[in-house]
Amino acid sequence: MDVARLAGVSQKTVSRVFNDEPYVSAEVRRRVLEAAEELGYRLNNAARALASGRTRSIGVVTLGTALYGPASLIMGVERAVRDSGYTVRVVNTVEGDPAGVAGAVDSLLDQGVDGIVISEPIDDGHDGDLSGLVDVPILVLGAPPLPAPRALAAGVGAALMARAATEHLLDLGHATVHHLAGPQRWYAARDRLEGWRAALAAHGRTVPPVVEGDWSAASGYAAGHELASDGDMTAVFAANDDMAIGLIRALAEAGRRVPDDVSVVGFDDIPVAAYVNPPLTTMRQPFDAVAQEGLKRLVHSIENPQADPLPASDPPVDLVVRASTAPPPPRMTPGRARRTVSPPSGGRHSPPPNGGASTHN
Amino acid sequence: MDVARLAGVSQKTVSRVFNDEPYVSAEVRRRVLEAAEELGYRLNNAARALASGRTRSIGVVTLGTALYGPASLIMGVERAVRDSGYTVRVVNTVEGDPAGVAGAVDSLLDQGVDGIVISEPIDDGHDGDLSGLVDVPILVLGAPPLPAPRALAAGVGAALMARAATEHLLDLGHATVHHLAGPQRWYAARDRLEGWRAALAAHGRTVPPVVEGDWSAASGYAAGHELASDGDMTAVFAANDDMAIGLIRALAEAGRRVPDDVSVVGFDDIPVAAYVNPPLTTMRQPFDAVAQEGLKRLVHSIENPQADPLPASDPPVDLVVRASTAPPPPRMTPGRARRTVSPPSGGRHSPPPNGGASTHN
DNA sequence: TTGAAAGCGCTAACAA
DNA sequence: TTGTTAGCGCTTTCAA
Repeated sequence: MDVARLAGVSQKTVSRVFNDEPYVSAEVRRRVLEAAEELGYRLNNAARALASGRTRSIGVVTLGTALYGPASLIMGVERAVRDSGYTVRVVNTVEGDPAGVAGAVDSLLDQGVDGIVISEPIDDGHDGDLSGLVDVPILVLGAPPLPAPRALAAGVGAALMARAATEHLLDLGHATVHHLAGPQRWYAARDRLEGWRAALAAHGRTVPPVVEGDWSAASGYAAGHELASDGDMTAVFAANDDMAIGLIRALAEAGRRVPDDVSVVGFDDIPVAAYVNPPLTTMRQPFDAVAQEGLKRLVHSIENPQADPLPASDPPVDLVVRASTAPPPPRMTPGRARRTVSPPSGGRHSPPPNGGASTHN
Repeated sequence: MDVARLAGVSQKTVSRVFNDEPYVSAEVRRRVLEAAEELGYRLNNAARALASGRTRSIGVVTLGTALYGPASLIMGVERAVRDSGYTVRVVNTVEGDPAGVAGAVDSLLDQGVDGIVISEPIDDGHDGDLSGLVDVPILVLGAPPLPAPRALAAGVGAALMARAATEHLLDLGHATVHHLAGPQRWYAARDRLEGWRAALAAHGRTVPPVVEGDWSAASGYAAGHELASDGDMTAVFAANDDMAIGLIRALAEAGRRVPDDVSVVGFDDIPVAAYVNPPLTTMRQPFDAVAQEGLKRLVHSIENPQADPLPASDPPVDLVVRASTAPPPPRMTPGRARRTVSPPSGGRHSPPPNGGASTHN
């Protein structure tokens, strides 16, 4: 190694300097650094990985989507990985891909990652056979741990958040709350459904039939037309903001005003949520907190193979109340009020002055 | 190597099999594959990289944001990289990070990538000194090529798209078009501004003062309140959809209806664009096409170091016309019509029946 | 069509 | 506090 020669030391000493190992005199360190600088030297990662058996990289498996939730989580994960001194390797899966998550994990293993993060997975029946292959720690975000020997999970508190969202509507006085669910292949969608159901059960309310969307505003729009025909419906908890926005549009077309006739709660707090019409009440997801906490536990497992994994903690609940929720309208007659064809009523150009106002809870 | 022993061949032959090199008899190939299977063998990437000097990986530098545009581009890039047989290493930069792009590139170089993709960069004055360091091909998406020896650029057609968006409004009969620009540190924002200006110039229209936002709906909302005071304004081209949505909300609060009083065009075609109120006319960005084409050229440069780089091509223009644009309102009096305090007029519950209808151009 | 030898640039283990 | 000796598991080069 040229740097060693130029600095007049052994190769191993150079290695020590670059790894911040102890037992290097300040003088020698200086000489080595100087020589390295002069030669434009940089550590060769491949050689390092080969000799040490560790790549200092963490693989990330994500569903290839620009959906706000998954994308935000991934940003958080990348930052957290880098803060831990690791590098990131990414593999996207495509929904419907037969190889799916298992294939992605396999390719990451090929690349020799020291640990794996799986984000926002869907349960398509293709995973589950990872038990034998995976010998590195593996963290699953927003789902139960995979059946692998060194599995961890984080961010499974979605049910709690969904429950809080539902209870916000019940607290406003709504008799019950409808649910516009996400695709049930997604763990996150199932968690939210479950939290909603739990809230209704805890308060002894009737459980209306569930309408399922696919996360998109388009599916929320379709669901909205379906739900609008139910004259008794006064409140909807949508499993994400995009669907809530589509839903609100369909309700408006059907002559049901939000929040006057129907209250709507979303989930995620996407950036435009405060600016749509009306501004959306929604559950804010603590993406960064989940990513950071999960990563801390993953890195701990990587670096302390023997020790017990660190315990998980529940993410905080953070409801942002805006203008899409209100008390239910007064009931007009004991029977079903026929308001499906209610004509457009009055002017509507003075929405509540709350562009970005938000209240936490 | 155990596989070699078990198959009764040399190490080199195993290598040949796994690299699909010629000159291996079918019989030998079969034996090797069989032995590998039995031993659960997988190629060690670190060793491979060390011996060959190539990592078969491409580094991606992105601004750490969940904005729809950048996030979509990155998904496209990941897919394109993988389709080319490379793996992906990601580094996010943080806006305001002093190290910035140069630091990210450096860290990627440390990791030994064979090529680099930089996406959606902002011009913060920190890059530019990469010329000496970077010896691998480097592709910049949505910006001029970096001053590096093997630099490429792709997706710089934003000005053309902005021009088309502006001309759509002029074609509808608007006297001129205002522009709600993105932050001018972003190349993309500057391109769009330039395209807008070019369209106005080509048609001999007056160029109104530019209002600058930061891509967020919040900034669009603020800009909307500012623009609403100009009674002559009848059309706005917003540099992205989020800002357009905030803008429309502010206009509504100021009593200016969209599209009756003011037409608005956005940029990106984010998923909710068809479902906000009113559905947004917007320029759709061909993220996948840009990513794929750019990557093809990058890989070509990696694998043919001597050859001339492949030429770039302009992305297609794809305007999605929805309900936020219409001809300007008839002018009421020769002077300035005092309509800033115009009261809410009539019912509004029957938006045009165009939930997702779109027209290409 | 196959194999032997050498070494990529580092770190582990031990010695001095 | 520093150095020596071996490899890590592949690919390269050359020879058979």
